[in-house]
Amino acid sequence: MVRAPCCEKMGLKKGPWTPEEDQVLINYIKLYGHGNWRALPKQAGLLRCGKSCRLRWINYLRPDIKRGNFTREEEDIIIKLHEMLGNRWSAIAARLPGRTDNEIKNIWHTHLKKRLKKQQDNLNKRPEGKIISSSSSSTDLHQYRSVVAEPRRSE
DNA sequence: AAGGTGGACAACCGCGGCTGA
DNA sequence: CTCAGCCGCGGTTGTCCACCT
Repeated sequence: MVRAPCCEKMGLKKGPWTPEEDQVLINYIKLYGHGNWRALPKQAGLLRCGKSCRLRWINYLRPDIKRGNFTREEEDIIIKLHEMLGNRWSAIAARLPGRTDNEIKNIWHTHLKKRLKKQQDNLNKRPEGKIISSSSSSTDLHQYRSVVAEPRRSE
């Protein structure tokens, strides 16, 4: 299957979004929603490809996005979810309201990976350290499962 | 004070699944 | 049943900024 490149090199813009572009996208989606990402930029008058618009909206402009630092609790949830789901960032994001897969992925690659490594190093240093599964207590697991149990994909 | 380095985050690329014709 | 197009996802890259030497 041969696929046309996303931004068919038709003079479409790439790179960082300007506040003006953001505003155009927000206004358009407020008015008409985002039925068809591919058609959206044309209709909204944006020189971007649909993919780029979608990404910008999902990761940055959506009104329900919780911006700012991750709490320790959120980080723990991410670590546990990652243990179970692996690199299924969107699945993890679905369980953390207001957080995006991109954001979670970034956080993972920047500090959680290091934090985990540190924890495991500490575990390994302990003599007779029983390495169960690098997971935490059963109550934690229980709590976590209740979180995992309800995916919320409805957009 | 200037240059180097690493962290944080936004954005892009390409693949694969899903769906409708 | 097959094919083409769209969407979503995960991996990766680029850029900016803060901190360190």
